[in-house]
Amino acid sequence: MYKTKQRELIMNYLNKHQDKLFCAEDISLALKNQNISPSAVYRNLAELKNMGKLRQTTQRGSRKIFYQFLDNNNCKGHIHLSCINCGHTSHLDDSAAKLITQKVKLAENFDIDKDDTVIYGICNNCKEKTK
Amino acid sequence: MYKTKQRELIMNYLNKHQDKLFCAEDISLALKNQNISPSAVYRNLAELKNMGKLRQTTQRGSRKIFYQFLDNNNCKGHIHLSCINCGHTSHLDDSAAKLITQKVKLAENFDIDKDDTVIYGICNNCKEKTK
DNA sequence: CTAGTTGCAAAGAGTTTGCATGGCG
DNA sequence: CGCCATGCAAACTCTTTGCAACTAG
Repeated sequence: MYKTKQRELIMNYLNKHQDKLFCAEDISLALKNQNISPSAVYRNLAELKNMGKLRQTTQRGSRKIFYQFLDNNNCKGHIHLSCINCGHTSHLDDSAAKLITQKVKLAENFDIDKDDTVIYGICNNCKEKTK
Repeated sequence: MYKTKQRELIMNYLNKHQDKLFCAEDISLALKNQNISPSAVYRNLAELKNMGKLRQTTQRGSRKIFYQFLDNNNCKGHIHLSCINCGHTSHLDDSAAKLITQKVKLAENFDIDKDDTVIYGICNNCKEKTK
């Protein structure tokens, strides 16, 4: 894996947006004055996903593919909370997750897949702002 | 709203698949010998969604738009459980939902949007089958 | 009769891919 | 120099739309 200017710019973007969902277009727009081609963005995202460094997801009402940067903070085994207002995405506290999976199993005999599940709503920050 | 042959076939499909997520292609395939055009399918689905009879959603790893038929059983205000194996989708029991929203609010000060949230995992039925 | 629906084909949005060029090591 | 990555444009997938023909009421 060569170190190219484009790759560095993308990694730089990812490091700055650890806790947000983003799509290919977000990166292209953010880096448009550095002129990166769309294909470079798509190819790098695909590669990072295969390496396990990105989690791929979708967003209601959009046809775009969204990603979340995983970096060192291991997202495996975590339920995610994603704000429908600002896009901020974080791990649900482990003990809360445990309680939820137990409750759903008890109520419906349904085994939650934590990696696939994203809970949508309004985050702490956005609630503060609209006060 | 006229009663056309195509509309009836689609409604018929929906009534038979109350508890599953489906996409436009699923309907086209199911009705391909009745030759319905893709545009009729897309237009009817869009119309039903606007009337509030379909819930629109996405599925991990697919770029297609998925729907769930709401019929009489009102889905508003319900968290959904969707099986990643068979596609079966149901309401989460109210008391479990209440407990979850309370717990997440307490743990993270995050207000769950029940209509947007779909919990993925393995349903009761599929667990029985693999036994 | 006339307004809503359909089918077709073309246009869109978002993503992927083939191929020649160019830059990293 | 060899290989990988890039840029461009074409291809692809899924969905939407314009328009003329059709059909339910």
